[in-house]
Amino acid sequence: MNSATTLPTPVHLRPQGCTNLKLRQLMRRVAQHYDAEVGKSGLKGTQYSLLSYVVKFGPLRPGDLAREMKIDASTLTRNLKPMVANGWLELAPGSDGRSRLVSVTDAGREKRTEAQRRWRVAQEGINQLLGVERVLALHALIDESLERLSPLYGAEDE
Amino acid sequence: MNSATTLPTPVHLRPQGCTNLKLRQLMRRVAQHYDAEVGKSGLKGTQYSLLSYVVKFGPLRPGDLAREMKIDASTLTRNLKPMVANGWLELAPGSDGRSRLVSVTDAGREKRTEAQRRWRVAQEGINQLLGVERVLALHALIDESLERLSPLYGAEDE
DNA sequence: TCCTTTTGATTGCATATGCAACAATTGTAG
DNA sequence: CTACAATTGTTGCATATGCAATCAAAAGGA
Repeated sequence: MNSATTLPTPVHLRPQGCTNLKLRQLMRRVAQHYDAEVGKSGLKGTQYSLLSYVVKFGPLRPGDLAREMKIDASTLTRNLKPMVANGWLELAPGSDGRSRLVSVTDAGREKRTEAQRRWRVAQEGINQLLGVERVLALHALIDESLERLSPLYGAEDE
Repeated sequence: MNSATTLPTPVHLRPQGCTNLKLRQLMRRVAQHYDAEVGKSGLKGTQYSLLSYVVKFGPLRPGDLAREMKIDASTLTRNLKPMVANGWLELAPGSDGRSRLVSVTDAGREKRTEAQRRWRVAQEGINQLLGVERVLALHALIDESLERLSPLYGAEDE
């Protein structure tokens, strides 16, 4: 019989280190890798993602885009600025008096195609460096984790 | 015989989606989770990490700290500011005329202890939400990935 | 219709992030 | 000893990030 009513978690089942820290560190390194390649097109990795979302889902409202991208609406508002300033995205008045519509311009579509080539190189570089199986496992794990965390922050369905 | 000299990669071995994007999305969600809890102590998750590093390795030079944390030296310079302003860290002149020494103050040590309790809650929350096995697998994957990416950016040894 | 609530987006504030350029210092070859 | 190189931090610049507060417009209810 144990002195406690609950057994202590076995050591091998207790995660060491901080998930937050580890994720940040890896994210930074990975971002650097992508930026080095995608940057040649004049886009940051984050901007390439944003552009891709609009190409894929646009035209759509900022709020919906933010939810899709899993970023705060206020973050999106700001991230749109350089994209609009560079003529890659457009912000038009929406059907509603309050809402707007984000859409990609022709220049944006072109830029995206160019950047996509760079992205592919970067992605293949990652596949090479980490090994395809590892990348696949990582993606799967991230997807599963996102599913389990998303409901907490207003992402009702998708 | 094939028309090409190299066989195309089988579909099931070709990672779908962007590792960079996925990592960023998960990182943001996870950061929110930690910030919600650790924030109660007045520290951001990132600041808690920084403080922890100095407690563990300090006093040490900014450059060494940055390398250890895998962040850019210039980022560290700025991240130190609020920590010093709040009296949790100190920046003293180093042995060398150019270098400095980062060390934790008594208040910093206290704050760290307090924040550590919050951190533990947050980490256990993650373990619960994702499942311990998943967290363990994620940590392992991240560690392996960092090892394979780190040599590229001047992290000679550790 | 008037009042209240809800919705959609932006702004203020603070921090995080990295590259390139710079400044200050130290080390070194001649 | 001196001109040049390497080391160590910091600033300029641009972007990324989210929370709380705010503003504007639409929707709902009495």
